[in-house]
Amino acid sequence: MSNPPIQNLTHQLTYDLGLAIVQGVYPVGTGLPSEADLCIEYNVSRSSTREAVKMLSAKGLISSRPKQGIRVLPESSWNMFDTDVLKWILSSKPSLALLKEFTEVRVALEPKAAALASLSASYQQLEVIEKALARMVDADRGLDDPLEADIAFHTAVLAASNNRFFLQLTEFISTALRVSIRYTNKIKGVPGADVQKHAEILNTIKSRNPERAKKAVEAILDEALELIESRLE
Amino acid sequence: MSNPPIQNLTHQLTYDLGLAIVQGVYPVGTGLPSEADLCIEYNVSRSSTREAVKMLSAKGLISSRPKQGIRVLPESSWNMFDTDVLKWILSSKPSLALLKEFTEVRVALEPKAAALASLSASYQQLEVIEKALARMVDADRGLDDPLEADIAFHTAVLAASNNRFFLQLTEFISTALRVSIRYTNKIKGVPGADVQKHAEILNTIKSRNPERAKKAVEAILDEALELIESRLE
DNA sequence: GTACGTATTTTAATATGATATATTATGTTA
DNA sequence: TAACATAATATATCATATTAAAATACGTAC
Repeated sequence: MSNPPIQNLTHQLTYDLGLAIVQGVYPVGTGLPSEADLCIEYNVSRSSTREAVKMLSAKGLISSRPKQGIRVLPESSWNMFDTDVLKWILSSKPSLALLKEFTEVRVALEPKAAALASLSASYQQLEVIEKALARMVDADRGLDDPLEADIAFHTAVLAASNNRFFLQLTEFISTALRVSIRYTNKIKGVPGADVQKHAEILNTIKSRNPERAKKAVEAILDEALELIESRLE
Repeated sequence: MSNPPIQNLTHQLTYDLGLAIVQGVYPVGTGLPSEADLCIEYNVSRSSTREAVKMLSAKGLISSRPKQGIRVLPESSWNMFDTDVLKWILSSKPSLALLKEFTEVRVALEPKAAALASLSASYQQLEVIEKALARMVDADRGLDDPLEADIAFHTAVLAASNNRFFLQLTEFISTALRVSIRYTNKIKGVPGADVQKHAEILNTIKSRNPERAKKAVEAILDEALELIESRLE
C-alpha cells in the first residue's frame, strides 16, 4: 500500500499510518485506535506499532499518553518541512491551494538562495549548477528527463548558497516538485525558453551579482505562481 | 541532563542522544554504540532505546540497519526545521555563523509572509498582531518581557499569512529566537525605535499594501543581519 | 590469482509476556 | 458537597526469545 523504499515493518506501518492520518481517516483530536487495536488491524507486533507511533509523533502528527490514547494533533503542529509528511500530504490531497502555498514559499526562499549563491558559491558548486543546466538542454532534445533536470538545477542553487537551512530544503523542494509536477507541467511553454531563463540565473550567479540573481529566480517562480493562481479561479 | 518538558524515559533518552549527536559526541559516519550498549550506558530497556532511536531517525539524525548498527547521518540530512533538532543545535553550538544563516532564512521568509498577510489577514488575525504590538509597548515600560513580545509579533504575522508552511514556521522562528537571543539582544537601540518599526509593519498590513509590508519587515531583519555580520569579522 | 558462491557472524527487527505508571472515572466517607 | 481513596484503562517500561538482514570471511572453481 506504499511505494516509497520501505525497509521494514516499522517503516511500512509508519508510512501507512502517516498517509491515513493526513488523509483524515482518523479524526483530529481524539482519533486512532489503541496500541493493541493497531496491532490487530495492521497485523504487526507491539514493538513495531510503538516504534511507528514514536516516529509519527517525532514528526508532529500524533501524541500518545497513558489513558488518553493516541490522538491526531492539529494540522498546525505537523512538521510540513519533513519530507515524509510533505510527501503524504501532497500525494493524498494535492490541492491547487496547497501547491500555491508551496510555491509562495519557493518564491520567498529560492531568490534569496540564489543571491547568497552569487556571493559565496565555490567553483565546484558552480560546476554542479552548470551540469544541471546542461541536463536541461539535453532534456529539451529528449535526451534527459525535464523534471529531474529542473530539480537538479534548483537544488544545485540551494546548495551553492552555503547556508545549512537552505541546503536542508533541497530535499523538501525536490520532493514537492516531483509530486506536484502533474499539476503544472502539462502546459509547456516555448521550447528553449525555460533553458534560457535558467541560463540567465547561472550567469548572474557566476558574475557575482546578487540583485540580478534574485530577480532572475523571481521571474521564473512568479510565472509559476501566476499559472497556479490563474487555475485557482 | 535535559531541561525540556520530558514526559518519559523514551523522550528523555531522545533528547540526551539528540543533543549528544549534534554536539559531535558520536562521529559522523559510523558512530553510536549498538542498541545493546545504549541500554547499558543509559540504563534503559531495549524498548525505550529503540523508540528513541526511531524518533531520532524520523528527524534525520541517524539511521539504523542490521549489522551496520546505528550511525550518525551527515548534517545535510538533519531536519533543521524540526524544533527539537534546532533546539539541540542552537543550545549546544550556537555559533554566530549559524545565527547568521538562520537570520538569512528569516530575511527570505518573513517579508514575504508579511506581504501575504497584508493580502489575506482576517480581522481576528490583525487583532492578534495588534495585541502583540501592545505587548511590545508594555515591554518598553518594563511591564512585559521584550523577547516574548517580539516573538509574539513576528509569529502573529506569520500566522496571518494564511499559508500552512509559514504557519508551521512560527514554532521554528520562536524557538530559534528564544535560544539565540543572548547573542544579539545585548545591544538595545533607542527605546521605542523598535516599537515604531513594528508599528509600521502593522500599518502596512492593515492598509493592505504588500510591497510596503515586505519592505518594512526587510528593514528590521536586514538590520539584525548586519549586526550579526559586523560581529563575525 | 581472481571471481564467485556459501557459511558464519553480528546486529537490528519482530514478537510476546509481565509489570509499572499515569490519567480518568468512580465511589465512598466525612 | 467536597475531599479522598479506589478502580479501571491506556500507554510506558522491562525482559527475553526468535527471526531476518547485512557484512565479512572463507572456500572453491576457473
